[in-house]
Amino acid sequence: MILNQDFYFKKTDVVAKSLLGKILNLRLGSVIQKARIVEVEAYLGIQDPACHTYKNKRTNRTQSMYLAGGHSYVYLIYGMYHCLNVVTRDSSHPEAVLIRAVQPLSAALEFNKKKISTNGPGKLCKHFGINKSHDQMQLWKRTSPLFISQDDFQITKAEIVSCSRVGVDYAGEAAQWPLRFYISGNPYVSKIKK
DNA sequence: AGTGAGATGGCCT
DNA sequence: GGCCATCTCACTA
Repeated sequence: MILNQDFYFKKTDVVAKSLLGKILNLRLGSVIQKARIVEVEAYLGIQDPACHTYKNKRTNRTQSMYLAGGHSYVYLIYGMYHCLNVVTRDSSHPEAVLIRAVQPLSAALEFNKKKISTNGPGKLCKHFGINKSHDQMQLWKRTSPLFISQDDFQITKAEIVSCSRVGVDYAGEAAQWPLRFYISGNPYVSKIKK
């Protein structure tokens, strides 16, 4: 069952937690690759020093975050990795959820000969071949190259671990905000260096 | 096991 | 010129 656009209009931390256990679908012609979302981070827009749209900073890159909830936001980081985000709320709240790790539900793609894992935001994009062409996709539409659905899989609140976000030490106090969420005990959750 | 450097491009002062 | 919502590899021990 595909998630409708309303799903993405709730508060960003709520959307983030709700995305845990949902299914990321990548369409490649007639084939659809599936993976379960197991780790996410919330980025709270204009009031969040760790967010690209902090203080309403509108750049070429962040245009996607000003779209309505349910669009994708893909950007290049460190010159070589892509990160996949899900935009939340409306255009006056440029907020998003970073997909940090997924559990593959389909066989590896043909081009993925090096068996790249999916336990990190850069790695999962490489695994699926996600790049700038997957920016601004409509995740609530089954016809999109990228969309999100759900199945019978359920998690309880007790299975959700909350902690601080990764790689945002520059953000001062906000670096401590408990906006990283993952499914307790899931082996595909990213390993953090510290 | 733990540390450190390098890759590499877009966006920033 | 410097920093980044990252990751891999090489080096120490």
